[in-house]
Amino acid sequence: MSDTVKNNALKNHLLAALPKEEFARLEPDLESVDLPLGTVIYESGDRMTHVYFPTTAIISLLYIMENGGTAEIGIAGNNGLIGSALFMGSKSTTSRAVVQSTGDAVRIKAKPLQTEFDRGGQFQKLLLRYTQTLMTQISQTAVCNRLHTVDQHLCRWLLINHDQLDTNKLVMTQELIANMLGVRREGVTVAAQKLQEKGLIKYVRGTITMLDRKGLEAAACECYQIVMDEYERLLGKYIPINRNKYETAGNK
Amino acid sequence: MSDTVKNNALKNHLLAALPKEEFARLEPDLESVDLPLGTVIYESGDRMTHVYFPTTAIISLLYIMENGGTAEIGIAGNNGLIGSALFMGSKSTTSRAVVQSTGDAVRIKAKPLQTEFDRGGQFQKLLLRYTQTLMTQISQTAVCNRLHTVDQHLCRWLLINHDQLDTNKLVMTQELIANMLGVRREGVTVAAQKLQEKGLIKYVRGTITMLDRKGLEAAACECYQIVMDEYERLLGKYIPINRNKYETAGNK
DNA sequence: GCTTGTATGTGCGGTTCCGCACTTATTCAA
DNA sequence: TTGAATAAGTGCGGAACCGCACATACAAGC
Repeated sequence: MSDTVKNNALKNHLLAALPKEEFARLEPDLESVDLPLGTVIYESGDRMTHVYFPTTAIISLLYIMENGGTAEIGIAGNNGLIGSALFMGSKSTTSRAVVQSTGDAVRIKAKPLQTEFDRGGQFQKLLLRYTQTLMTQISQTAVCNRLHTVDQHLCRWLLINHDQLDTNKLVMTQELIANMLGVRREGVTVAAQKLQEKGLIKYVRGTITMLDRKGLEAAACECYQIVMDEYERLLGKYIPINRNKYETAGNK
Repeated sequence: MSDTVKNNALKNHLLAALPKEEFARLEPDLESVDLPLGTVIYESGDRMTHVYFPTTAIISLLYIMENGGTAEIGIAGNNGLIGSALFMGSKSTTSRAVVQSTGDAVRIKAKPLQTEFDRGGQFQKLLLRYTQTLMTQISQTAVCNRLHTVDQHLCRWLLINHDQLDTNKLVMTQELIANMLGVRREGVTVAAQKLQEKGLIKYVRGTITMLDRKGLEAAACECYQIVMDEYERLLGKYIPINRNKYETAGNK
């Protein structure tokens, strides 16, 4: 049983990068959780209880405005974690964390997390470095929102999601994508049509298939690559990064 | 001499919030610096050498796109610091830090900073908490860039700057403001006109005077208040926050 | 098959903002 | 006082998106 948790946990790159000794200390406190699409991990202002390390799930950081408008500010899959506010000295954030792609995660309660963090070892180092990459991601979202078109932003968003998946198929309606990008659903429809016409993607009723990874990268703004590079620069020596994972197009 | 540095240093709220003992340990490594308008503290990708604690200067975090477009992602004055990447395990960021309002700062080299940070005391706690508020600020910039108008964003930006100043006059051309907001200079001209017509500000050739603080707050989007609240929530118990500093309108 | 619900497509007027060209106002120094 | 530099104002066509209304397509259950 606990062995299953361990196997699951090691699918998360941050946990997998820990020295054996540190992982062993954390292991008793790790817990596997199932995260169906739409699950709200924590709500804006909620007191957070756990830090989540996604293994196969993808989790989105979403800001909800007073008038109901929404915009995604960041995203984390098996390359990251959700709940950095906890070890940064807070117990809540101004955003909502919601499951964007069904899957699993491993979580740990605030207390044992903090204990290990305060030891000041590799765990602390990795968590802080990851948080720095998250800041880069959020920064780039800010820039992208101001200076780039919906078309470009959509490409970037598809690429980020693709990176966290082990398939070329993304289960996601245009309505939901619109919520993430902070634009109208119709805007996504039009942008997605253009990408389909170019042969970069194919989509049918809630499922998007990536057909041409390189083409998507070319159509995206610089923001995607900048965040990737920064992640590799900060965590590449601890976490193996396979940039060619999907170099060949095709459907799985 | 060293006394001057100390007096200067204590104008920064983070440094002032440190226990005497911790401040005393840092003091020998603190250095006062003069920061004229436009000084580039560090460039995107540069190896950073110091963390800066602004005392009277205001420093802007600016992203510069490949095509030359710019957008501000965050800002720090005497309520914060510049160079969080250093203690987050990085040595550079993807943004530029540039002096937006002439003034002083106190800085400390990476090494003594890290030493004190690794002690895990109040210094570490404050730095991490501040970094969390910075993330909120950047997140809100992302949201604001997507969902709010230039008019609203300008109000927010003026308020943020006003908070760091001890005067109602802000020395800043519309051209520079446009660079920060990531819009055209003409866009700022038009937005500023509206604010002037409403009697909220007055401006002449490079100087903006805030006339009606409450009016500006009303005209700004929710983003301003959210970031303020989060700062107070995370650091309010260490740092005195005077929300009514400028409640009365007028020129100084 | 038929119905119902959900997902997507399309058109249209309106707003915001851009890019560009040009004018006007203010400041400073010769 | 005159000229040059800088800052700000204006006008206009166009692009990107929005908000809304409605049309179509697909999926699943009866």
